[in-house]
Amino acid sequence: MAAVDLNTHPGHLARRLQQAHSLLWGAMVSEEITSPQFAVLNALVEKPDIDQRTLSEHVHLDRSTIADVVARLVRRELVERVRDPHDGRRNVLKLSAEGARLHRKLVTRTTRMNRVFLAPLDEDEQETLLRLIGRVADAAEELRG
Amino acid sequence: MAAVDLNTHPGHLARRLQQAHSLLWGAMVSEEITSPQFAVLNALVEKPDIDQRTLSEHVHLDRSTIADVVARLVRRELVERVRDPHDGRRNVLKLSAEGARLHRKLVTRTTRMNRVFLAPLDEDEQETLLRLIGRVADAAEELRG
DNA sequence: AAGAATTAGTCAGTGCACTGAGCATTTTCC
DNA sequence: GGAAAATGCTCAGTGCACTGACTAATTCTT
Repeated sequence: MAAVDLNTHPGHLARRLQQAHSLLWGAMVSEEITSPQFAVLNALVEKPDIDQRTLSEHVHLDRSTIADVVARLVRRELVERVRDPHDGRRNVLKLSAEGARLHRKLVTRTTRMNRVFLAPLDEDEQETLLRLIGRVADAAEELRG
Repeated sequence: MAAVDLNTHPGHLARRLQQAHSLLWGAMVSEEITSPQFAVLNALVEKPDIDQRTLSEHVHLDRSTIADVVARLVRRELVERVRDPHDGRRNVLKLSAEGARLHRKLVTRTTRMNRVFLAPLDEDEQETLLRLIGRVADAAEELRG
Protein backbone atom coordinates (compact mmCIF):
# COMPACT_ATOMS: atom_id res chain seq x y z
CA MET A 1 0.00 0.00 0.00
CA ALA A 2 1.34 3.38 -0.99
CA ALA A 3 1.79 6.30 1.33
CA VAL A 4 -1.05 8.71 1.91
CA ASP A 5 -1.09 12.47 1.34
CA LEU A 6 -1.24 13.95 4.83
CA ASN A 7 -2.57 17.22 3.44
CA THR A 8 -5.91 15.51 2.98
CA HIS A 9 -5.95 14.49 6.64
CA PRO A 10 -7.82 16.97 8.83
CA GLY A 11 -6.12 15.73 11.98
CA HIS A 12 -2.69 16.38 10.62
CA LEU A 13 -3.69 19.80 9.35
CA ALA A 14 -5.33 20.63 12.67
CA ARG A 15 -2.13 19.82 14.51
CA ARG A 16 -0.11 22.00 12.15
CA LEU A 17 -2.60 24.82 12.51
CA GLN A 18 -2.51 24.68 16.26
CA GLN A 19 1.26 24.49 16.32
CA ALA A 20 1.65 27.44 14.01
CA HIS A 21 -0.78 29.34 16.17
CA SER A 22 1.01 28.70 19.41
CA LEU A 23 4.29 29.82 17.86
CA LEU A 24 2.76 33.10 16.74
CA TRP A 25 1.09 33.45 20.14
CA GLY A 26 4.45 33.30 21.84
CA ALA A 27 5.78 36.00 19.54
CA MET A 28 2.81 38.38 19.47
CA VAL A 29 0.80 37.87 22.66
CA SER A 30 2.78 36.48 25.57
CA GLU A 31 5.58 34.12 26.41
CA GLU A 32 4.30 33.74 29.97
CA ILE A 33 0.61 33.05 29.45
CA THR A 34 -0.44 30.39 26.97
CA SER A 35 -3.53 30.33 24.86
CA PRO A 36 -5.35 27.78 27.08
CA GLN A 37 -4.47 29.86 30.14
CA PHE A 38 -5.95 32.91 28.43
CA ALA A 39 -9.08 30.90 27.67
CA VAL A 40 -9.45 30.24 31.39
CA LEU A 41 -8.92 33.88 32.34
CA ASN A 42 -11.45 34.88 29.72
CA ALA A 43 -14.03 32.40 31.00
CA LEU A 44 -13.60 33.79 34.51
CA VAL A 45 -14.18 37.32 33.28
CA GLU A 46 -17.41 36.15 31.70
CA LYS A 47 -18.52 33.96 34.61
CA PRO A 48 -16.87 34.68 37.94
CA ASP A 49 -17.07 32.25 40.86
CA ILE A 50 -17.61 29.09 38.84
CA ASP A 51 -16.14 25.71 39.80
CA GLN A 52 -13.63 23.72 37.80
CA ARG A 53 -16.14 21.38 36.20
CA THR A 54 -18.23 24.25 34.83
CA LEU A 55 -15.06 25.92 33.65
CA SER A 56 -13.95 22.76 31.89
CA GLU A 57 -17.20 22.73 29.90
CA HIS A 58 -16.74 26.35 28.93
CA VAL A 59 -13.26 26.02 27.53
CA HIS A 60 -13.66 22.43 26.33
CA LEU A 61 -10.91 20.90 28.45
CA ASP A 62 -11.27 17.88 30.68
CA ARG A 63 -11.16 18.11 34.48
CA SER A 64 -7.56 16.95 34.85
CA THR A 65 -6.24 19.44 32.36
CA ILE A 66 -8.24 22.25 33.93
CA ALA A 67 -6.77 21.37 37.30
CA ASP A 68 -3.26 21.70 35.84
CA VAL A 69 -3.92 24.95 34.03
CA VAL A 70 -5.67 26.52 37.02
CA ALA A 71 -2.83 25.43 39.30
CA ARG A 72 -0.38 27.37 37.14
CA LEU A 73 -2.60 30.46 37.19
CA VAL A 74 -2.92 30.18 40.96
CA ARG A 75 0.83 29.90 41.27
CA ARG A 76 1.18 33.14 39.30
CA GLU A 77 -1.49 34.71 41.53
CA LEU A 78 -3.76 35.48 38.60
CA VAL A 79 -6.56 33.31 39.94
CA GLU A 80 -7.78 32.50 43.44
CA ARG A 81 -9.08 29.05 44.26
CA VAL A 82 -11.07 28.44 47.44
CA ARG A 83 -13.17 25.57 48.68
CA ASP A 84 -16.89 26.28 48.33
CA PRO A 85 -18.23 26.57 51.92
CA HIS A 86 -21.66 25.42 50.73
CA ASP A 87 -20.35 22.35 48.89
CA GLY A 88 -17.08 20.86 50.07
CA ARG A 89 -16.43 19.17 46.73
CA ARG A 90 -16.18 22.33 44.67
CA ASN A 91 -13.34 24.76 44.13
CA VAL A 92 -14.64 28.24 43.49
CA LEU A 93 -12.45 30.26 41.14
CA LYS A 94 -12.10 33.98 40.72
CA LEU A 95 -9.74 36.36 39.01
CA SER A 96 -7.35 38.40 41.09
CA ALA A 97 -7.00 42.10 40.32
CA GLU A 98 -3.74 41.24 38.60
CA GLY A 99 -5.50 38.54 36.56
CA ALA A 100 -8.17 40.97 35.41
CA ARG A 101 -5.53 43.52 34.48
CA LEU A 102 -3.59 40.95 32.48
CA HIS A 103 -6.72 39.76 30.72
CA ARG A 104 -7.45 43.29 29.54
CA LYS A 105 -3.96 43.62 28.16
CA LEU A 106 -4.08 40.29 26.35
CA VAL A 107 -7.47 40.90 24.74
CA THR A 108 -6.05 43.66 22.56
CA ARG A 109 -3.02 41.58 21.71
CA THR A 110 -4.96 38.47 20.77
CA THR A 111 -7.20 40.54 18.54
CA ARG A 112 -4.15 41.85 16.74
CA MET A 113 -2.64 38.38 16.55
CA ASN A 114 -5.77 36.82 15.10
CA ARG A 115 -5.73 39.41 12.33
CA VAL A 116 -2.17 38.51 11.42
CA PHE A 117 -2.78 34.79 11.69
CA LEU A 118 -5.76 34.90 9.33
CA ALA A 119 -4.26 37.51 7.01
CA PRO A 120 -3.63 35.00 4.18
CA LEU A 121 -7.41 34.67 3.79
CA ASP A 122 -9.91 37.31 2.72
CA GLU A 123 -12.83 38.27 4.97
CA ASP A 124 -15.25 35.70 3.59
CA GLU A 125 -12.71 32.92 3.77
CA GLN A 126 -11.87 33.79 7.37
CA GLU A 127 -15.50 33.61 8.36
CA THR A 128 -15.91 30.35 6.46
CA LEU A 129 -12.88 28.76 8.07
CA LEU A 130 -14.01 29.54 11.60
CA ARG A 131 -17.54 28.36 10.88
CA LEU A 132 -16.46 25.07 9.30
CA ILE A 133 -13.98 24.22 12.05
CA GLY A 134 -16.66 24.99 14.59
CA ARG A 135 -19.15 22.67 12.95
CA VAL A 136 -16.72 19.75 12.72
CA ALA A 137 -15.50 20.23 16.29
CA ASP A 138 -19.05 20.54 17.63
CA ALA A 139 -20.13 17.38 15.85
CA ALA A 140 -17.12 15.37 16.98
CA GLU A 141 -17.50 16.51 20.58
CA GLU A 142 -21.14 15.50 20.34
CA LEU A 143 -20.15 11.92 19.49
CA ARG A 144 -18.64 11.38 22.93
CA GLY A 145 -19.78 14.49 24.77
CA MET B 1 -12.77 45.00 29.29
CA ALA B 2 -15.45 42.42 28.56
CA ALA B 3 -14.76 38.80 27.79
CA VAL B 4 -14.10 37.72 24.26
CA ASP B 5 -15.97 35.11 22.21
CA LEU B 6 -13.51 32.24 21.88
CA ASN B 7 -15.41 30.91 18.88
CA THR B 8 -13.90 33.71 16.85
CA HIS B 9 -10.40 32.65 17.90
CA PRO B 10 -8.76 30.32 15.40
CA GLY B 11 -6.27 29.03 17.96
CA HIS B 12 -8.96 27.94 20.31
CA LEU B 13 -10.94 26.31 17.53
CA ALA B 14 -7.82 24.58 16.23
CA ARG B 15 -7.17 23.09 19.63
CA ARG B 16 -10.74 21.84 19.89
CA LEU B 17 -10.54 20.40 16.40
CA GLN B 18 -7.34 18.56 17.13
CA GLN B 19 -8.65 17.28 20.42
CA ALA B 20 -11.86 16.01 18.91
CA HIS B 21 -9.81 14.35 16.21
CA SER B 22 -7.51 12.52 18.56
CA LEU B 23 -10.48 11.23 20.52
CA LEU B 24 -12.08 9.82 17.39
CA TRP B 25 -8.71 8.44 16.31
CA GLY B 26 -8.47 6.44 19.51
CA ALA B 27 -11.93 5.02 18.91
CA MET B 28 -11.75 4.32 15.17
CA VAL B 29 -8.10 3.85 14.21
CA SER B 30 -5.87 2.68 17.04
CA GLU B 31 -5.34 3.04 20.74
CA GLU B 32 -1.70 2.02 20.41
CA ILE B 33 -0.49 4.18 17.56
CA THR B 34 -1.20 7.90 17.64
CA SER B 35 -1.79 10.18 14.72
CA PRO B 36 1.72 11.70 14.82
CA GLN B 37 3.21 8.20 14.98
CA PHE B 38 1.19 7.27 11.91
CA ALA B 39 2.47 10.37 10.16
CA VAL B 40 6.01 9.14 10.76
CA LEU B 41 5.27 5.63 9.50
CA ASN B 42 3.62 7.15 6.45
CA ALA B 43 6.59 9.38 5.71
CA LEU B 44 8.92 6.37 5.92
CA VAL B 45 6.77 4.47 3.43
CA GLU B 46 7.07 7.39 1.06
CA LYS B 47 10.75 8.04 1.67
CA PRO B 48 12.71 5.17 3.23
CA ASP B 49 16.17 5.65 4.73
CA ILE B 50 15.80 9.33 5.57
CA ASP B 51 17.33 10.90 8.66
CA GLN B 52 15.43 12.53 11.52
CA ARG B 53 15.90 16.08 10.34
CA THR B 54 14.47 15.35 6.90
CA LEU B 55 11.66 13.46 8.56
CA SER B 56 10.92 16.38 10.83
CA GLU B 57 10.46 18.63 7.80
CA HIS B 58 8.12 16.15 6.17
CA VAL B 59 5.76 15.81 9.09
CA HIS B 60 6.24 19.35 10.42
CA LEU B 61 7.56 18.43 13.83
CA ASP B 62 10.73 19.78 15.43
CA ARG B 63 13.79 17.62 16.01
CA SER B 64 13.18 16.97 19.71
CA THR B 65 9.63 15.82 19.16
CA ILE B 66 10.68 13.62 16.26
CA ALA B 67 13.30 12.01 18.47
CA ASP B 68 10.62 11.18 21.05
CA VAL B 69 8.12 9.83 18.55
CA VAL B 70 10.74 7.77 16.73
CA ALA B 71 12.00 6.38 20.04
CA ARG B 72 8.53 5.05 20.79
CA LEU B 73 8.26 3.47 17.36
CA VAL B 74 11.67 1.89 17.80
CA ARG B 75 10.62 0.54 21.18
CA ARG B 76 7.61 -1.11 19.51
CA GLU B 77 9.92 -2.44 16.80
CA LEU B 78 8.00 -0.72 14.03
CA VAL B 79 11.01 1.35 12.97
CA GLU B 80 14.75 0.66 12.88
CA ARG B 81 17.23 3.41 13.64
CA VAL B 82 20.89 3.04 12.73
CA ARG B 83 23.81 5.43 12.58
CA ASP B 84 24.63 6.47 9.02
CA PRO B 85 28.09 4.96 8.25
CA HIS B 86 28.78 7.77 5.76
CA ASP B 87 27.86 10.56 8.18
CA GLY B 88 28.21 9.86 11.86
CA ARG B 89 25.78 12.60 12.82
CA ARG B 90 22.76 11.11 11.11
CA ASN B 91 20.34 8.42 12.21
CA VAL B 92 18.96 6.53 9.22
CA LEU B 93 15.39 5.33 9.70
CA LYS B 94 13.54 2.51 8.04
CA LEU B 95 10.31 0.64 8.57
CA SER B 96 10.41 -2.90 9.89
CA ALA B 97 8.24 -5.51 8.18
CA GLU B 98 5.88 -5.19 11.10
CA GLY B 99 5.83 -1.41 10.68
CA ALA B 100 4.94 -1.71 7.00
CA ARG B 101 2.20 -4.21 7.79
CA LEU B 102 0.73 -1.92 10.44
CA HIS B 103 0.87 1.07 8.13
CA ARG B 104 -1.18 -0.79 5.54
CA LYS B 105 -3.79 -1.65 8.11
CA LEU B 106 -4.02 1.89 9.42
CA VAL B 107 -4.33 3.51 6.00
CA THR B 108 -7.75 1.94 5.45
CA ARG B 109 -8.85 2.87 8.94
CA THR B 110 -7.73 6.49 8.73
CA THR B 111 -9.56 6.86 5.45
CA ARG B 112 -12.73 5.62 7.07
CA MET B 113 -12.16 7.83 10.09
CA ASN B 114 -11.62 10.95 8.01
CA ARG B 115 -14.95 10.34 6.30
CA VAL B 116 -16.73 10.17 9.63
CA PHE B 117 -14.88 13.16 11.04
CA LEU B 118 -15.79 15.38 8.08
CA ALA B 119 -19.30 13.98 7.68
CA PRO B 120 -21.00 17.13 9.04
CA LEU B 121 -19.76 19.00 5.96
CA ASP B 122 -20.72 18.43 2.33
CA GLU B 123 -18.07 17.63 -0.29
CA ASP B 124 -17.36 21.21 -1.25
CA GLU B 125 -17.13 22.33 2.34
CA GLN B 126 -14.73 19.52 3.17
CA GLU B 127 -12.44 20.50 0.34
CA THR B 128 -12.68 24.16 1.36
CA LEU B 129 -11.88 23.44 4.98
CA LEU B 130 -8.75 21.46 4.18
CA ARG B 131 -7.58 24.06 1.68
CA LEU B 132 -8.10 27.01 4.02
CA ILE B 133 -6.40 25.35 6.98
CA GLY B 134 -3.51 24.45 4.71
CA ARG B 135 -3.10 28.04 3.53
CA VAL B 136 -3.13 29.50 7.04
CA ALA B 137 -0.74 26.86 8.38
CA ASP B 138 1.64 27.27 5.42
CA ALA B 139 1.70 31.03 5.83
CA ALA B 140 2.25 30.89 9.57
CA GLU B 141 5.03 28.33 9.22
CA GLU B 142 6.56 30.59 6.62
CA LEU B 143 6.80 33.45 9.14
CA ARG B 144 9.37 31.56 11.21
CA GLY B 145 10.19 28.62 8.96
C1' DA C 1 46.12 20.95 7.99
C1' DA C 2 43.99 23.58 11.89
C1' DG C 3 40.44 26.32 13.63
C1' DA C 4 35.71 28.02 12.89
C1' DA C 5 31.17 27.33 11.55
C1' DT C 6 27.49 24.37 10.53
C1' DT C 7 24.73 20.34 11.15
C1' DA C 8 22.39 16.14 13.53
C1' DG C 9 21.05 14.46 17.54
C1' DT C 10 20.25 14.27 22.64
C1' DC C 11 18.77 15.89 27.14
C1' DA C 12 16.41 18.68 30.75
C1' DG C 13 12.70 21.53 31.60
C1' DT C 14 7.92 23.26 30.88
C1' DG C 15 3.19 22.96 29.43
C1' DC C 16 -0.96 20.88 27.24
C1' DA C 17 -4.14 16.88 27.15
C1' DC C 18 -5.96 12.51 27.93
C1' DT C 19 -7.25 8.00 30.76
C1' DG C 20 -8.11 5.46 34.78
C1' DA C 21 -7.97 4.99 39.67
C1' DG C 22 -8.96 6.79 43.99
C1' DC C 23 -10.86 10.08 47.77
C1' DA C 24 -14.05 13.06 49.89
C1' DT C 25 -18.39 15.18 49.90
C1' DT C 26 -22.98 15.64 48.63
C1' DT C 27 -27.46 13.84 47.10
C1' DT C 28 -30.78 10.29 46.48
C1' DC C 29 -33.51 6.51 47.76
C1' DC C 30 -35.34 3.40 50.77
C1' DG D 1 -31.26 8.18 59.33
C1' DG D 2 -28.18 5.15 56.69
C1' DA D 3 -26.58 2.74 52.47
C1' DA D 4 -25.94 3.58 47.55
C1' DA D 5 -25.23 6.59 43.79
C1' DA D 6 -23.50 10.66 41.93
C1' DT D 7 -20.37 14.53 41.86
C1' DG D 8 -15.97 17.32 42.13
C1' DC D 9 -11.38 16.97 42.52
C1' DT D 10 -6.74 14.95 42.69
C1' DC D 11 -2.95 11.91 41.32
C1' DA D 12 -0.08 8.79 38.49
C1' DG D 13 1.00 7.55 34.03
C1' DT D 14 1.56 8.34 28.97
C1' DG D 15 2.23 11.06 24.89
C1' DC D 16 2.77 15.35 22.09
C1' DA D 17 5.40 19.70 21.39
C1' DC D 18 8.36 23.36 22.24
C1' DT D 19 12.91 25.92 23.86
C1' DG D 20 17.59 26.18 25.10
C1' DA D 21 21.85 24.08 26.21
C1' DC D 22 25.01 20.60 25.09
C1' DT D 23 27.84 16.87 22.38
C1' DA D 24 29.67 14.94 18.42
C1' DA D 25 30.58 14.86 13.61
C1' DT D 26 31.23 17.09 9.24
C1' DT D 27 32.25 20.95 6.26
C1' DC D 28 34.14 25.33 5.29
C1' DT D 29 37.85 28.82 5.43
C1' DT D 30 42.02 30.32 5.51
